[in-house]
Amino acid sequence: MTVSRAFKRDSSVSETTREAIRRVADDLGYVFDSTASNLRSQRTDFVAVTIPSINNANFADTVRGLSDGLKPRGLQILLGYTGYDIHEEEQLIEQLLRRRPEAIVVTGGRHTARARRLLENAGIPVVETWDLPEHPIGHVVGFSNALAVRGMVDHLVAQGLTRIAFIGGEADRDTRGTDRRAGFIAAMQAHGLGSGRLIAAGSPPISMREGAQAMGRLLQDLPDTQAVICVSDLSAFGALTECQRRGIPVPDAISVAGFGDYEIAGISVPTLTTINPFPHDIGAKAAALILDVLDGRQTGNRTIGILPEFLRRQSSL
Amino acid sequence: MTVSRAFKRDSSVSETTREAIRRVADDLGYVFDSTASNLRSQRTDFVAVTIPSINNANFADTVRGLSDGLKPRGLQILLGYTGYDIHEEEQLIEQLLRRRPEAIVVTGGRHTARARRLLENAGIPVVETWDLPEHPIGHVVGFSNALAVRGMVDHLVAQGLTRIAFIGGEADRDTRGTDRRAGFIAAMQAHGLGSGRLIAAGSPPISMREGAQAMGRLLQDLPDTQAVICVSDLSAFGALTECQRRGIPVPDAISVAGFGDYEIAGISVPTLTTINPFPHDIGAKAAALILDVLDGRQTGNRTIGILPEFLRRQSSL
DNA sequence: TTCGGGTCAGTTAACGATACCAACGCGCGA
DNA sequence: TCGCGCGTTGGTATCGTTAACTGACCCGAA
Repeated sequence: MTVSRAFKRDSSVSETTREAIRRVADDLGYVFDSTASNLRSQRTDFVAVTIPSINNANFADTVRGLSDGLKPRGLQILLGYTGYDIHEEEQLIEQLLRRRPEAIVVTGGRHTARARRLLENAGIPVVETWDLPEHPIGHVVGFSNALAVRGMVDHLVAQGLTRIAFIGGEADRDTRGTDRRAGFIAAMQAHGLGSGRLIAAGSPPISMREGAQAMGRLLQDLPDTQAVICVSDLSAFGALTECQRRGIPVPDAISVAGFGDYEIAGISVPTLTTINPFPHDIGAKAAALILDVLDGRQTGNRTIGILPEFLRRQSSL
Repeated sequence: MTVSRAFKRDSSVSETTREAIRRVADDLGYVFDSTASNLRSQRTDFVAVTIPSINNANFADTVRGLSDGLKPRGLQILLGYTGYDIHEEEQLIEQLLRRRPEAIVVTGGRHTARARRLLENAGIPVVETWDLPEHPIGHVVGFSNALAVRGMVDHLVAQGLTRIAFIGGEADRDTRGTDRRAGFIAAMQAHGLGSGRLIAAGSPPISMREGAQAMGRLLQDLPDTQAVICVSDLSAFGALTECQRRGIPVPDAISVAGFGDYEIAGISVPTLTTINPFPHDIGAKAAALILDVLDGRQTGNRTIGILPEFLRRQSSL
């Protein structure tokens, strides 16, 4: 018991005893065994997090926000990625819940029925992020992808542009991408511009290269296009380079816009018009929310809205 | 006992019993508790992984390679990041070892003495990656950063360039960056070109923006520079954009090269000369190695060398 | 002197799986 | 009929911590 206490911070062990124990432990090469502690205390100090892809700077920022917020409390992130697939997500969520995390953060608001049930019955705080689900499972820290893109369309239309295209994924797997496309179509229709020009760039996530290829097809098939909105800054940058390769001036001949405010959007030549959804903030706020719930400062479920910032840059009129 | 067996794959439980148990478990909302299983069986199915930053496509690729290789065996990655700091790494390693992983993969070959001791005494396979340590702790999957950069210098010199600069981090925190700079200096000296022009771009990791700023300083202070090697493709792209903003043609006025073969290097205009260290392969090979050790197919310690590929692209002569 | 209160150390029984062993029913060959 | 092997099921102890409690000791105040 004294040894156990010696390894905790607050506990009542005399400094001499504690020091002696430390020394012996060090000699023996003893390393504290969390697995036993987890079982007995019913606390793992894990927070489970699912993201679509580890290879995405936006989600990485959210994870950093989470991690930085949770680490001071000794909470460790248990990360998994779904590959933009809700069936993968279901498997992953089950795997993660077996580890008995103190809370779980998922990306997006669309899940399989079973995943939803698992989350509802987990008995831990659940936070959905990067989205504003109609029927949240628990807490939410997110924004409306559709609304954000609508703002972008409004801006372009206000500049007198009417022949506007959208480059995005072809499948419905990436729900945020799908929402952005839906927001694009709705906005175009609201302006009486039909449903716009939709270019499918492959299955999500859309890479720079796929963005470039899609831009190539767009310039070929619909050369009178005045502006193109891409599902992310990465595809937007790809699209921009395709224009450069073809000698088409941006934004004079065509405006290009992205989504996410990746670093490249602020430094490419020209810089890219985009939308900043504050990925790090999403993570930081989710972390703060989780701590509030675990400490009993927050009882009901909360939805925290993030207001994405529209960034008008050189790549658009 | 029968319930326990019913949740394993291979075990001998009749199909009827198993089905009945599944149904009852589902009704009760029972979710298997790994923490208890971990304690009793002394197996966690965790593989601990430390990377300098989660926000880096190269390391993310390595993690994907690891994850994809380990998942089929039911091994889950327990990821932590060090912020390019070996003292952070020490803390992290201790935290991770408390979770009793089956193996641990660390990035780099420089560690604090205590971290080294912890790894040596952990009694699990240890894999150092992204480096070729002189005195490996256990297994290694890596390459020589210095040698790779030397190849780059050799190429530029062969093109008749002599006034060559290196843009990198100022501190010694990022050991890979430091190795690359050391390789640059050694190569320059081997060619009788002094120690080259060293530009410090800030503390690692060097961003696109810092690369651009460093390039600005370089063009200001040493305008006759003929080529610049950057510590990564991100800083190289930043440097390239700075040239574009100033109307300096690349590669006609100055050659630009990076490191890492990030996606942007293959699609920017011009495309970036770089070195591909096959980050995904590093992860995949480390995963295969770990499985070999855990299954007893591999007994001693192994060092697997990765041969980085030099990619000559448009940004250099 | 006694007693309350504080600090520190020790005892016991869990946490929820599983390793290991025992036992059961059944079919089959001796 | 007996015994053996096989497929299946059940019993018991245990993994390494810690919650909860008890006990020993010291100190100062009543």
